[in-house]
Amino acid sequence: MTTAEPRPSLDFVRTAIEDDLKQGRFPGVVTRFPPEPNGYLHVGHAKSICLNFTLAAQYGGKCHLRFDDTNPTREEQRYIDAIKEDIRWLGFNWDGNEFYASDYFEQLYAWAVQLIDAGLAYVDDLSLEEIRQHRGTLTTPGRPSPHRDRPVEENLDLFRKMRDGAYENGARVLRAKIDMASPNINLRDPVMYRILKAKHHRTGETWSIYPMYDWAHGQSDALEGITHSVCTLEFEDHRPLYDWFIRALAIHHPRQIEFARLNLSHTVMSKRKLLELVNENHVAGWDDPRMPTISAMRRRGYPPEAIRAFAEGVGVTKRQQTVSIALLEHHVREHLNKSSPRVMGVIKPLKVVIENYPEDQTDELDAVNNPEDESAGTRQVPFGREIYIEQDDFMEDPPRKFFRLAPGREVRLRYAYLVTCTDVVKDASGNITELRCTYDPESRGGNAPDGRKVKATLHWVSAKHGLGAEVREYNALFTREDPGDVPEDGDWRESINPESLNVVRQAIIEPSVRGAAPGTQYQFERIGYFCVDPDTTGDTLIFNRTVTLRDAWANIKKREGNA
RNA sequence: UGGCCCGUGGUGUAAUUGGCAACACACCUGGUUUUGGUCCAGGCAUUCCAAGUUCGAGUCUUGGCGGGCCAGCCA
Repeated sequence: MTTAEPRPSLDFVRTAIEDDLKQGRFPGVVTRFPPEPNGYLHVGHAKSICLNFTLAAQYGGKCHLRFDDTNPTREEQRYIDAIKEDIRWLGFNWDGNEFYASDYFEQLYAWAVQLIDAGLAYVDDLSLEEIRQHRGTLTTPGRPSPHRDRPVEENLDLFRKMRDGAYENGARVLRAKIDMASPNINLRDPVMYRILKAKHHRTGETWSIYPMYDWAHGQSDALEGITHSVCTLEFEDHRPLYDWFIRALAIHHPRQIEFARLNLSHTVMSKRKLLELVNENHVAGWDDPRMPTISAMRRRGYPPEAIRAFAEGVGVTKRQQTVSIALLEHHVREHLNKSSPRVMGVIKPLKVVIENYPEDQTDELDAVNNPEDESAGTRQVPFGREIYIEQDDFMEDPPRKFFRLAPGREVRLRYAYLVTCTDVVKDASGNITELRCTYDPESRGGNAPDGRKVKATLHWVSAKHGLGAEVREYNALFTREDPGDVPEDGDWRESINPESLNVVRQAIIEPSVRGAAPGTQYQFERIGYFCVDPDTTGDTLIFNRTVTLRDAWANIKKREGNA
């Protein structure tokens, strides 16, 4: 039956594309992802990558990867390599459609000459400061440069010499001749070329002039036969210029469509700020798991599927959006819940001696590897007289809603036995150093023959068999939801979270994880998802906490605490 | 007395030609549970304001108000 299915609604970009296809404006769909290789990709880019690649796939077209490398002073090969790795890891493939704006420099130059010939561009000798002054302000029109009506021949000659390196940096520029009084500042004779005697990572020293973004981007789109040039909102004002250049050249005319960039709560997304975080050592590098970069998320253990689901989930609109980091974490948990094997690990160990358990005895207990995936099977976990449990799982004087271990109380050790706390051992200053318990030998596996119930099940690790590990617990990088929303003349850095990283060196994990390779993911039962960090060397495993499990008890504590 | 864009729960996204404001996250209740996880059930909005058109407005009109972007030889 093909009855009226509630058709999935189209976002405005897809609506525009389908409209174009229907009208016959374009025969198919070709999109592009155009990063500048001057930094690492972040989740905001992931949204754009997912959009452009899925758009192409959805409409049977293709998506190009094009490096917008028009500013040799900031771009580097290492960024190109990192960007490609990130896109591949996210799960997208540009099928050999890898392009560089720098490949079009010669064509761009020829087109610039064409515009000069047509009287639509001129060489300006004004200094940077003079150009700024002539540009006017947001509310007042600009004034024409004295060189605006230079003869075509002179422009041609000067432009040629600019290319030949006859002038110093900043001495002259090539400008489009449009309208110095336009209310859109981008149309007030925008600069097309500047003199930049710098070594380009691909073209070397063959050029001493480089095209500006506005002059390079649309033309690159046209050369590649892009149909839909999807970019972010801040380029909306540039669209009239994009269209002007294309029309002046009478070349293939892609449609530029602008959507709202992604903002994530409790982090920053601007390349400048991310660079500062790295350079000022607020984080350990671009792939520090606290960063919102793709490489950081990979290292932290976020599955690419989760990032893609998130990117699709936030939607495509024109309103400015700040998505809660909680939504990203939701997708991460959703994926990891199904894919991660369970294991027991104690982050902050508290020693427990089971007094009625034989000294040298060891039990091997059956444990389920993943309750969400039966095919994951089971494993054996060793148990002994001395074990560790989580410090947070014991309270000497528990509040009402705490139903874990406490003096005189019985709880279950997961997959093992029911134990009852009989004594609390403290050091000279009153800190709890050890718990004494008794176990019920009849409860092997976790159930008592008499059917009595306990309110809590705790994870644990055998003291004799457990593996020492370092655990890196990550929290939000910023305490403020929008770090950019700084009061007065404050510094955005002031809300950097001093507790964004907490390193625990004395964690103890069950022996089954021995030898796990970097990147291996686990769920530490009742705590969260963790993955082996590449810093791991030799015997000591280093784990990154990818994300915690949802924690109802934490919410209760927070509420009661505030009450 | 510049131009362009945008206003739907705490957050993000929906709502056929105007026709009962839907979904997800978060939060709250309760149920199941050998993870306080997962899962299941339920709760949580007079659509920025005002006036108008209409039997009927989140959708249309007008006027306000609020937010974002733009004055790089950055992208």
